[in-house]
Amino acid sequence: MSLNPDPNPVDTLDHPHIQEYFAFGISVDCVVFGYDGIDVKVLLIERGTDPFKGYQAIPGDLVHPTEDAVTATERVLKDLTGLTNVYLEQLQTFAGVDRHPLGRVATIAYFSLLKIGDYNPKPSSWATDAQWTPIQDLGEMAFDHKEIFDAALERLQMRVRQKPIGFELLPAEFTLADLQHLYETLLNTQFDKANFRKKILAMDLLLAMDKTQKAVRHRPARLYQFDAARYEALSKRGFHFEL
Amino acid sequence: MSLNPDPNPVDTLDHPHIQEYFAFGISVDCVVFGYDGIDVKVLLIERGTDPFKGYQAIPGDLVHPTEDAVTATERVLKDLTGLTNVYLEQLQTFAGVDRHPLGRVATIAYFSLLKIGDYNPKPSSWATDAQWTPIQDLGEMAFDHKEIFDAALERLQMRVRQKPIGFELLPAEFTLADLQHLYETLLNTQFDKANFRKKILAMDLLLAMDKTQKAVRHRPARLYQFDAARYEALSKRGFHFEL
DNA sequence: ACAAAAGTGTTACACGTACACCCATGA
DNA sequence: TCATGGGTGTACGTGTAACACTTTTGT
Repeated sequence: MSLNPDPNPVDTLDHPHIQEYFAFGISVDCVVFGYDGIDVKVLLIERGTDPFKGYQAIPGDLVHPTEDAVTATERVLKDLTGLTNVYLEQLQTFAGVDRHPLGRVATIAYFSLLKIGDYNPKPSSWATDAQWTPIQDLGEMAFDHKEIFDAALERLQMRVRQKPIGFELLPAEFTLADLQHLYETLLNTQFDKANFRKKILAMDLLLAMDKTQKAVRHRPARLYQFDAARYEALSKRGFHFEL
Repeated sequence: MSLNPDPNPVDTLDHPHIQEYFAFGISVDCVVFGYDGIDVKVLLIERGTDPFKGYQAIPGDLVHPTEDAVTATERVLKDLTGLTNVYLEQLQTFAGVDRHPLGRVATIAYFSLLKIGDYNPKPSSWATDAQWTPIQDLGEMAFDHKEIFDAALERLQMRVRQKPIGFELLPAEFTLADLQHLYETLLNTQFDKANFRKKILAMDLLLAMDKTQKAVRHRPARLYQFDAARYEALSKRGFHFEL
């Protein structure tokens, strides 16, 4: 930030009404995505109090006075899901004047991806109101949360094409068909099976396990893991993931 | 934003220390890019007061209590450059605890692109300290502004490949060689002349003028304009610009 | 006539797409 | 042995990269 050095020297705090400039609240909101093998889902809270009582809301909280924004988001995620090491990316900040009826609050929106099976909310906290909601059938959302969600989904669809973050939504071991179905669901497209496999395997990012599916009534598929270390190494040599 | 409905019902403003949560300052900073035909440049302020007196800083200001963040950024740009209709994109928010020595200030960073020839700063304002600086030779920067600049440049390099925003940096009429040189400078690469032309022209986004360069000591090149309306139309039909 | 940069055509090759086919398992 | 999805090979067309060539101006 750079404050006007001359006509409005607010950076030396001798502006006449300087205290009026330090009356903002800052919140973080986090759009949490998951995938259960069928649908892409978001974790939403049903609001229990007015304003917007009964509406769906993106989980979030006010940032504490001496707390980092990322720290605040991780705190919200921990309380909500019990998880600490999840993919987290800053999305966009919404700073409209009238976005919150109770005061001037700017919100820094994040989105995160997690393996839905790891989700294990704290009992008896506000997080118990959280619901995994398929992204096709969202209800009415509080505040400007629909706008935030739309931005998050668009960003996810873009990001998933250029970074190998789809794996964050899958269990540690998965089949290529799982992966393909995830991408098809996320991007609303269809891929040719053979070509999808060739493309993914050619990237050399997957570790083939010596295991296969069990108890399926067809030929069992091989299981794979995402090789994060390999991706790091390839990235340094100029490799770029692309769907 | 969604405030804890249960243990910390801050959204009803009955949290014990609620006023401590509304003590943030919010600023906007705008990384302004230009191109003079040779170098890509940024518009930077030399700070006249401590802290960081004499350091280079990204122009910005505190957001007024009843002002939108975008409005604040447009105000800064207007004061700085005299321009009102410039390309503007939100970049990222920097909300670290100790980023400003004089208080808790979160900054929403933007970047903008403008035709350097249109730049016409207000005389006798803080903007007269602004300098176009080639991006290769930046000095030491105030606060966390180097970090902000790096993020802006990275975003610009990414964005310019997937949206036709390079034209924002060129005069209304330009040659294909101008365009190619801009991209080469911006992305630190070289393109094959023939292939670059074919690719750009095949997109059908340029309007060929019936004019050519004057007073060059070689064959004069044809001038083109970017056809924004055509781009809109093509976008709706699923067209995606790609370098 | 020459230098310098505009502007074009040709070819080789890599890559994506489409599609046909075989394989392994449970019922 | 049949249904079901796993898994693979090939052939074709499109797009990209490399490069040689022609054109038009000023000096």
